Amino acid sequence: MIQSVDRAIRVLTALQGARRMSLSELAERLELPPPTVHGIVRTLVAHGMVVQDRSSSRYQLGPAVLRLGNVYLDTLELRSRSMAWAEELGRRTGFAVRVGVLMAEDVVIIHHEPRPDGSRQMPEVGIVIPANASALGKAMLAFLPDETDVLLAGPPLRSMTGATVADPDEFRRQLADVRKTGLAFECDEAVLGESCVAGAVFDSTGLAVGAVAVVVPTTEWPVSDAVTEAVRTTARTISRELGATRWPG
Amino acid sequence: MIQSVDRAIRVLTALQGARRMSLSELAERLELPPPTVHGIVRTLVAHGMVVQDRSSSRYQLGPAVLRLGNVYLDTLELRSRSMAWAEELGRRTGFAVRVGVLMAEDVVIIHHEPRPDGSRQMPEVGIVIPANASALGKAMLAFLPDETDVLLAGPPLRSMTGATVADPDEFRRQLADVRKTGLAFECDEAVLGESCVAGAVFDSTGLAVGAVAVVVPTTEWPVSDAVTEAVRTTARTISRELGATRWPG
DNA sequence: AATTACATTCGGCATTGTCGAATGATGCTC
DNA sequence: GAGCATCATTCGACAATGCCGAATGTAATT
Repeated sequence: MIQSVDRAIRVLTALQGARRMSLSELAERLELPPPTVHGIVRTLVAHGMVVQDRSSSRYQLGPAVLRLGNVYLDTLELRSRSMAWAEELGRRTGFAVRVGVLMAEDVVIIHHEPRPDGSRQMPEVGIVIPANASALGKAMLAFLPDETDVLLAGPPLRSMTGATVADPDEFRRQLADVRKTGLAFECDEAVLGESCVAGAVFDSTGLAVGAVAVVVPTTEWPVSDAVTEAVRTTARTISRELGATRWPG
Repeated sequence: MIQSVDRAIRVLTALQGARRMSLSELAERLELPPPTVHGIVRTLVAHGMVVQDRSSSRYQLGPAVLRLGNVYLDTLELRSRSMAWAEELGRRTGFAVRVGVLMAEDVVIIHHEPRPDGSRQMPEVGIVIPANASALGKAMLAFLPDETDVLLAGPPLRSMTGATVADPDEFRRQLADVRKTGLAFECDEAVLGESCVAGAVFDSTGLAVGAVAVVVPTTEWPVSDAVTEAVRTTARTISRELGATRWPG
């Protein structure tokens, strides 16, 4: 691990959390002397990854990271293969649809199909949800190859709401269910009033590369069998497009 | 400029251009020995900025860059202030609306309001357009503080279509017009069949921090005075929200 | 005007990253 | 299926590089 590169990324991550930071705040956060941080930030600024507000002289993320994010989306085969099916899933069920991938212990949303009722909704692409508190996350965690309860090995499960599963044994049982059916559920665990049904998506190597979910207001929970069936069908179809030969169940 | 950080960003930039690259391709592109690149890439992978495809062992951008991009958007005051007004501009004119910021010699789109005719359109947030070939770019370049024809100092203007302004003198004249009126125009210069009217957006320090534009099919070009007026009003309104005290004209 | 807080520059020291050479992994050819 | 070729990855010695204490510049505050 190259020290300065690692530090540079930690600068970006810090700015990700705090939006705008002065040099000394950054230095304190990273536990490094200000001149050291300054050198790193200088380099990031030169490439547009970070910009410095002229009036306050504080730093924040720059437009270059947006361009990177956009290219990432274009690169993802999962995304391009999902889009049409996600739209259909939304139309058939009447719910918003999310597609996500796993990043360490979180899920990153790579596609978002708004509810087809015409209501104005924020795009959710790029947002991050703790994997343990989301159906999308559970769907992928259940199929991690390295028999992973990495999550369970580390610090206790992050709790988002009162409904977040906190007990490791309960969590393991849920994952076992997911492995059987291919479907994962979440009710109020990440956001109150929001529940999801998710299906894992596999690629040709048989790994879970992503997951697709419908987002359901908890007032309409539990959903009909038709909806869970639609999620299952969508997840299986996308998997097949990616070259997967098998799907659970 | 810290060497290894600079190199890491150049790795990301290379992956941005080529989507997927093997280590040796990367090394050749950066003109560095493979082990050097490997160390950098290793660090990027550890943070999810880059992922390695298991089957082909090639590298591509990772989900962490998407999250960064999303946070950047959230941070931007310009974006949050623009959204409502961009929507109104779209409704009133019937055209798609873009909001962009300057990044070196390019414009990065930070907000995109689709044409309100209900047709399905790709989101354009994060895409990059050469500043010299776009109305958005001209609107901002005209007000760069350091009397900048940085663009004109460097290599010749990048040409996107036959209509791209290539002559430096002509370009300077256009910028002078923009300084007078606050509005910039573009007809087929970036993409054939696509024309734009853009207005610069200023912040409280009087600097052009962005620009807003309507995107018009060239078949409907030139647009009516009502449309250019609407763009001007929108740009001025957003500027005022950002604390600007004056606007050209 | 004086003071404080902060960003930024400078330069010597030693830590750090660099890159040639060696090893391991994978896929291709005969 | 053995041998070969290509590419990713590891290792380690050297010295170039980046690190950070001290000094300076800058801007806001009293």
